[in-house]
Amino acid sequence: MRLSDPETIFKAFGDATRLRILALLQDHELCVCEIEAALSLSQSNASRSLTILKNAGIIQSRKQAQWAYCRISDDFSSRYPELCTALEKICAELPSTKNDKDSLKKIREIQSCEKM
Amino acid sequence: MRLSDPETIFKAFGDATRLRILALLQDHELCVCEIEAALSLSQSNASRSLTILKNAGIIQSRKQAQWAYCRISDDFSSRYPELCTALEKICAELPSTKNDKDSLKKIREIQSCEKM
DNA sequence: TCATTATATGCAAATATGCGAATATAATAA
DNA sequence: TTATTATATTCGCATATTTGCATATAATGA
Repeated sequence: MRLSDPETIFKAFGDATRLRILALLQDHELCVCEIEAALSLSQSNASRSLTILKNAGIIQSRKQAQWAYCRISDDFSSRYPELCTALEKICAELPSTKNDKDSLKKIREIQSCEKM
Repeated sequence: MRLSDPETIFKAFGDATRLRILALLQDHELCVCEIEAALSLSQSNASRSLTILKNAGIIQSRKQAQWAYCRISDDFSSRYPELCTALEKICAELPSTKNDKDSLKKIREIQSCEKM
């Protein structure tokens, strides 16, 4: 998905769920189902939130078998490196991030998508 | 106004009018009426857009006589320096910025608030 | 005092957004 | 093929946001 204008990018950032998703994606490429589980999101909410980030060009996804893996997009980080850095720091400092990362870690210990 | 959380700040950025205002405020402290005139905003739209930026803690204002002067807030730039830098660059690159700054320049040549 | 100017705000209509529930699609496995 | 799993999308509702218009407030100056 083509990188959007700043207004759209900021609008995509302006939501707690989407910021939590971006916080998890700072470290790893992640499968949709891992994000959904780690953040306790409904399936439709997870998918829709990711679609908004994807449409804004902030994340990119690749499909492998039945799984979709998402990560911060190369277009975004190369076009807006300063914003990307700012976002990284902001995400790290979100009150929700510590717990969310712990949840993610547990989920990945028990089961990874590839083994499901 | 107290600096808000990142979600609120990004939400405030997620609007074309507010980004245009921030683009003008990168260079100068400005009077509300200058912003209104330079961007051809309705009075209520200018006032309300500034209120949203103010409530998010992104800008601060001081009242002098009948005029209100706004600028990027110290709280914002010291708490989120990277974001502040990213914003500065993004604002400079907005397609609207060149014209808006020209308009502002003309307005300030003809009349400054202090002389009105 | 009253008139003027700058700014803020209440209200209402239009529009946008967020989210669950249901449904659709796509890939895999049996 | 059918069943299952992962993901995406559509629908509908509740809520939030945007914006103009009208009005209110506040400062100034005559």
